[in-house]
Amino acid sequence: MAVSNVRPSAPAGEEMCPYRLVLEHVTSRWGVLVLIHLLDRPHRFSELRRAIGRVSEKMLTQTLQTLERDGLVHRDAKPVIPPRVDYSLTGLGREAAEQVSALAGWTQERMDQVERARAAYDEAREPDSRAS
Amino acid sequence: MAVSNVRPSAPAGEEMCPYRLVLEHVTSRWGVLVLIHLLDRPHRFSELRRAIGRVSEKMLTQTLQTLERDGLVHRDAKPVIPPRVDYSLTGLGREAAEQVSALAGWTQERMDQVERARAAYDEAREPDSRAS
DNA sequence: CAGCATCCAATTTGATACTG
DNA sequence: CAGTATCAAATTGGATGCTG
Repeated sequence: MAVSNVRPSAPAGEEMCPYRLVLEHVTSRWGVLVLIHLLDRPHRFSELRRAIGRVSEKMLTQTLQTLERDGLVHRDAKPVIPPRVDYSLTGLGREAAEQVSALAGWTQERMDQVERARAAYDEAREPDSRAS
Repeated sequence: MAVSNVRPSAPAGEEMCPYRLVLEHVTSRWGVLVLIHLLDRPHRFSELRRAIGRVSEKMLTQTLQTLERDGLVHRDAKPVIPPRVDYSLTGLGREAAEQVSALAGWTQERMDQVERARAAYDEAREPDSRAS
């Protein structure tokens, strides 16, 4: 039944540059997080789940499958009982993950600038302060 | 009424590292495209709409407002009739846009690798070919 | 433990109509 | 043209229950 998109609203039936699709997989909410965590080290399914926090297993599975299909993530299922599956980055995936990780890092570094901007933005339209 | 999230499912009420939120704005479907196009040059509202293609004006507006609030996009509304509004990147926005753009570029360059990976992935589970 | 399938609620998205 | 408000449709996301 072919898992396909990780992020919403692919207007079903509409065409779209294929690269935008991959970009969306990579930048998808969970895709970003998965890549970042795998950049650190390989993770088992449940490790990833815990590391990311608040991901339904459904979404994590879907994200992993999409990234695997795109050749960014490697899935290593050991035929043991109980099952053990390790996920890691492929060479391609590492390249993507590094960029995504850099972007995430940048975001964290700039957070205070962003918050200042927000404060200014919000204040500018809530003419509710300066009484009298 | 406070415009806030550009990408779905912020489980309403649940807390989340603030930086992840900004990251999501930046990597959101339309956020990515807006940043990339503005990196090229400032655009008017409708120019952006056409440049991106298939964006409802509602989504574009929302995305722009979110990015503006985060201090990434600058909105310059000229008080003329008919209205003319130019959107451009702020210094902060340019930094973000450059990284996003790099990621997009990378994606395009690697598309064939991705497609090969997909082909392999798909073939591996559609034991429907090799008849005999 | 991993992960698939289904049902269902919560959200997002896009069309449309309307204002300045 | 730019932007807002509203409404219906389409998707996501998550909870469950069930395999191996």
